[in-house]
Order: sequence, then C-alpha cells, then structure tokens
Amino acid sequence: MAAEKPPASKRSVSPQARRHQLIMATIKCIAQKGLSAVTMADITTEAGLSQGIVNLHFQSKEKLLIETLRYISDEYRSGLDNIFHDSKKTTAEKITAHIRYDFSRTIVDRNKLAVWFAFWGETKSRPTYLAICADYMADIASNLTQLFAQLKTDGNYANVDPELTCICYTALADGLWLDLLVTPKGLKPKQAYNVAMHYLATQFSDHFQA
Amino acid sequence: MAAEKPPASKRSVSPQARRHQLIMATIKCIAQKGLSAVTMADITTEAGLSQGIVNLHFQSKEKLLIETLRYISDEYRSGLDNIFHDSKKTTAEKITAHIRYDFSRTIVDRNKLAVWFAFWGETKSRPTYLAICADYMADIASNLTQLFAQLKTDGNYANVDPELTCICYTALADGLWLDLLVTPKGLKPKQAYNVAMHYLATQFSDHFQA
DNA sequence: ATAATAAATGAATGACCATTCATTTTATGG
DNA sequence: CCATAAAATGAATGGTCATTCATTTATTAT
Repeated sequence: MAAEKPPASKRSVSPQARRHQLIMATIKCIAQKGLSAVTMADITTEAGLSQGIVNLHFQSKEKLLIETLRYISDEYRSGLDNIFHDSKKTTAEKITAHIRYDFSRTIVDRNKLAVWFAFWGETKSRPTYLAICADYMADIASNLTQLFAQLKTDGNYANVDPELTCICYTALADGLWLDLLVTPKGLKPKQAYNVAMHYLATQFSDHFQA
Repeated sequence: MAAEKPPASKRSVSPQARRHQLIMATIKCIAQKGLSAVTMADITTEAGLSQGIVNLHFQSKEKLLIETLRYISDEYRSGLDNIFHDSKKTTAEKITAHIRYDFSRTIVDRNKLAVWFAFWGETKSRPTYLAICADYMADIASNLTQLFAQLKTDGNYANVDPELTCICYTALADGLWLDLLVTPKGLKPKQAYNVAMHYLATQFSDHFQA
C-alpha cells in the first residue's frame, strides 16, 4: 500500500486526475450558471460521471468549491513565482513578463475570471474564501513590490514609491479583469495589457512604453 | 381610485416605502450571507415582516434581486450625474468631486460593495444583471471621458488620451473597491482615494497632487 | 359606524437538491 | 484465474426553501 507509488497505473484514472477533472467541470459550470445556481448534478453531468462522485472524492459540495478556488489561486500564483525566480531575467524583464502573464490566455479566460469574481463576491460572508484569497494576494504583492523597489534603484527613479505602485498596479489589473469579464464586447486582452503598460510607463518612463 | 394621489397617507407605509425597506434588507443579507446563500426567510426576518411579503411586492425572489441591483446602480449613477451637471464647478473640480464621491462613505460601504461584487460575479450567466451593469457603466464612462477631454484642452495636456485615462481610472477604482471589500484590515478608503489621485496626477500634473 | 378594499400574514405545498449507501464494476495481488 | 479491495454508480432519502393562498388586519369611503 505504502510500498510503491502508482507505477503507470492501469486504473482508468488516478484519484488525483479525477479530482482535477471535477475541478475543471466546476469551473465551467460556475461560469455557465453562476456560483449561486450550480448544482452537483450540473457538475457531475459536465464531467460525464455519476451523482455520488463528488462526495466520494471531496466529501461535500462546499469542499469541492474551496478546492476549486484553491486551484485557480495556486495556478495563478505559481505562474508568477516562476517569473519572479527566473534568474535569466532582469528586473525590468520580470516586470514585463508579469504583466504579459496577467493578460495572457491562461489567465484572461472568461470561465476562470467568472470563477474569481464569483468567489470574491462571497468573501465577506465566507472566511475560508477570504483566507485563500488574502494569502496569495499578500504573497504576490510582496514579490512585485520588491521588483519595483529594485527597478527604482537600478533606474534612479527618485519619485517612485514601490508600495504605492504595487497597490495601484494590482488594483488596475483587478479592474481590467472585471472589464474583460463584464464587457467582453468592449475591452480586449491586448488593450487591457496596453492600459496596464500605460500606467507602468508613467512610473518607469525609461523602461516601459505606453 | 385614480382621482387623487395618496395625500399624506395614514397607511403604515406606502408600497414604495415597503419595497425600499425590502431592498435595504436584501443588501444587508447579501453582505452577511452571500448571494448564493440568502433565503427569502433571511430577508423577511431582517425586514421584520412576514414570509409572503416579497412575493406580494416583487412577485419573486429573482425580481427582488434585480431591483436591488438596479437600486445600487441608480444610486451610484445619480450621485455622479449631479456632479457632472453641477454648473458651479469647473472641469477639474468635477473630476475631484467624482473621485471623492467614488471613495466616500455612501459608496465605500462594505455592505454595498459586497452586493456589487456578488452581482458582478454572476453577470456571465445572467444577461439581466449584465444589462443593468453595462448600462450604467457606459453612461458614466461617457461623462468622465468628456471631462478628461475638456481638461486636456483647458490645461494643454498634449499627451493625454482621454479615453485611455477613463478606462484606466475606472478599472483602478473598481480594483480599489475590491481591495476595500476583500482586505478591510489593509487598505482604508482614504488611502484608496490617494492611490486614485496618484494616478490622475500622472496625467494632469498641474491640476492634481499625488 | 359599516362596508369595501387593500395590505399583510404564515401555515401548507411541492419542487429541488445535496448526501447516503447498497450494489455493481473495475483493477490488482497471489 | 480467483479473491480482495478500490472506485464508481444511481436510486432513495430527507432537508431546505420559494411560492401560494385562505385568513386576518388595517385603512379609507360612505
């Protein structure tokens, strides 16, 4: 049992894969029906599995929802961590990569955006959701502030306040995501990226172009 | 019946007042329990009224929710309209008033913020919610872009793109609201106001101080 | 006062839905 | 190939909740 890890298991799929499959179905269903209307039946049907499967793998609907939030949080955070720890990039390149990532296809996916905002809308009443969100936010803010502080030094930007710039950029990105979710006919990802760049150019004019 | 309008009616409260009372209770309940968990019983108890009252005044739960969204949309929009049409203010003063308003107690109320984000999180799956949001957003963007264009002319800001500045400011404000909702221990309304001003100062440096 | 009308109540109804669990299917070790 | 265990199924269960409506209460007109 503990003797060997699944060596190319022939079982249809591993429990871990099944959990992942269910999380994917959940994202799709929340986007389609809204967090307040998704049912277990919606999710299991979307996944092409039976009624009881969620309780088997996640114990309850609530736990599945929490794991879904954790999944998209972790996905986002780890993408940014890779950029932050990429020793081949300069500070300015890391910042550029960060913004590119923020408006890349992986992140600016309307299904996932719908999930983000669905959970954010419930954070006031659900401490668990809040804790997951606050956790990854603090982490990313810390990294980004560091990058801005570094560029301030490197580029002799006496007037830049790295913390302020981080708060402003982060809020801007959140707001642009909201725009992308709510008015898909209006703003496009490429434009959203340009808006973000426009702001950074006001702070680091020698490194970024509006 | 149609002969005279209610002349200081002695009825406990008018139907209109009762509807308002129920909308207020709904805002409070959504903030407390989240959109996905509020029940009719929660709302009617909060309002101190009976079970059936919502169906009497709004026909259904869904219609009450829509009216609630419409209420906060209209409240926000009308506040900004007053500022925009205030002939005693200069363009710069109107912009300042707009931002002050965006981060005033009336707007930055965590109960109302929770309601905004609760509905935004569902817009992808509910066309009616989307329509209400898109409507007031377009309206406000149009006014604000006009103000920025005017200030560009008045202040000789050759490099300012009024539309871009409007998109950027609007997204920034949305993101700051999210911060105020999600991390109330972190950002305070006054700071959020300062962040917004910091951005405007990058565009109109002779008129605004960071 | 009294009748007529409108507003409000809250117990009863029925639909919906998360969860359970006895049964079936599938995989693995001997 | 059989026995054992793990995974998956889906019908049945019970709880929750929006909605209804017969009844009660309050208001106005006569």
